[in-house]
Amino acid sequence: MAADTRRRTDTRSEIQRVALTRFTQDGYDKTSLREIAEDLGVTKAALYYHFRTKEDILESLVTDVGASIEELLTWVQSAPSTRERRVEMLRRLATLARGGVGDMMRCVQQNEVALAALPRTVDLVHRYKDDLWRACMPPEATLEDRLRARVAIMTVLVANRGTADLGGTDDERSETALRIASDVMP
Amino acid sequence: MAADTRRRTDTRSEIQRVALTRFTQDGYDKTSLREIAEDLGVTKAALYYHFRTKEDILESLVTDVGASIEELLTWVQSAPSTRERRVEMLRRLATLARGGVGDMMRCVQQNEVALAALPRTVDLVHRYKDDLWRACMPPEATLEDRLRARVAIMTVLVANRGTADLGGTDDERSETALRIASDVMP
DNA sequence: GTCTATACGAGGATAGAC
DNA sequence: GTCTATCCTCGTATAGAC
Repeated sequence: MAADTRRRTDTRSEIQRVALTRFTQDGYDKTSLREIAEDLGVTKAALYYHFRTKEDILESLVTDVGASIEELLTWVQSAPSTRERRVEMLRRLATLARGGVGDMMRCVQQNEVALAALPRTVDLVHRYKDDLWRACMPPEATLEDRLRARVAIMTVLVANRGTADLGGTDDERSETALRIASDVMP
Repeated sequence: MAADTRRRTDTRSEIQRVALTRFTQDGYDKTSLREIAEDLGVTKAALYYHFRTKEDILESLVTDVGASIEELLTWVQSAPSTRERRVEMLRRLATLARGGVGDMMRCVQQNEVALAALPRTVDLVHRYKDDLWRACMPPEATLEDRLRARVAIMTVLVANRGTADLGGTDDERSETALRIASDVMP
């Protein structure tokens, strides 16, 4: 329990932790590397040992979210899309948003514009927002069906961010949003 | 019709025009003043004659949108809120989004995060997104009613941006979104 | 009244010493 | 694995030409 050989330099994950908070709170562009470095008690250049660019820090967060979405996507595509399965997809998405990757999802949503400028992650973000409804909508679906699917997904996600002023607990808002989304989903 | 005394130095509105395009396309933070200046064939410093800061350029765009929303808000508050009036509000909002201020609304939505950092405009943006539903929802409305109102407004606005991949013409998408939004609105 | 020239501090980024 | 020194571009600001 005394001094051990355990390296305490998980600097990389420390950087991710601080960046996640800052990026979500102040936005990606308004967060400077100097701030992140000072929060950790290191210099700017130290960050550049662990990440090639500032964008890479954001990208590393997106990748983690992408993995979860990827799982969900695989499940969606594992069987023909029925209304029951589409509603179940919304439920699983809501669970993700409230779980461990919820913070990262908030960060990604908050910094959508910044993400669009990152060539490597732009595909992931598309998966994250587009492929979900694309996977559950047949090509011959009407425009209204497609728009409804998108609004439904958006409803679940928006409950995860920026609706605290509506009152109720996080869980209440999440449940309510899920109910509305299921109602909208074709 | 020949040469007249009309000053062709509407540089101020030219700056706004170019900035509107750039801010919407590349995002506020990724757009540099040098780019805007070069597009217009002037120097950076010239921009500073017409606008005190870069933020002021964005703010000038927001203010124009704010005026339109303000009108709509006044109408909403001019009579007790019935469902018919709430649906009519959505219709008017959709009309705004397709009309002359549509481009500015897209720009404002795109740069929501950047806007949040501008002290003077943060109130306007809140009006723009929050006060609309607040004005049409009685305080004793249920959480679901309030969330539904917000989703309805969001649906109309989102049709104005980033749904081109769903197919159909702009008008078709706008009409369809309005139908869905009316359906969701309590 | 409108713009150019020029400079300053802060930001992201790189090279290389330790 | 961490830091110093350095570079370029950015937003900002001012002095002064026309």
